[in-house]
Amino acid sequence: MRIGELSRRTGVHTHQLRYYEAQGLLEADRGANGYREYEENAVLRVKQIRHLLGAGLSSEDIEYLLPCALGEAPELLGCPELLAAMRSRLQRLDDQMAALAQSRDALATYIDGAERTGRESYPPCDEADLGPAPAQGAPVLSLAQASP
DNA sequence: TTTCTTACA
DNA sequence: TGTAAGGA
Repeated sequence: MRIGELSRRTGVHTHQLRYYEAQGLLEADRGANGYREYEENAVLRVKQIRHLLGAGLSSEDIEYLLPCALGEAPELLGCPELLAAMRSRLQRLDDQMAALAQSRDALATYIDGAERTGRESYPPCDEADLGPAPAQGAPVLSLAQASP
């Protein structure tokens, strides 16, 4: 099938499908016209990719573990080494969450204190000095970081 | 019409 | 990720 049909059957935009291919997650043959031709199993493959992305895994991680993926969910069986890598990343995620919670509390305390005094600084501080907010939607986990 | 690549926010 | 240009 071509990319349009795969898009319809998976609910994933063609742009994203090309992106998955560029990331090495999805294979496609090329017809004489240069159009991508997908195998029937690409439908399942795309659904697996969506699920794993939803779990916060990076493209790199997914490329690594897709061969272990079974079914749509997908189940990741028969990969003890993969399981170990994911456990270590889960641990790091917990650590990060703890650190974030600490930062959050400290910040909330500052805000609370500032609001309590009701006074303003002189000269007034520039909001722009705080810099841009961190990008949203960035992968939380990365296998690359897991193996030094 | 559909898909392609490339580029940009 | 989303959107767009310009061709085949």
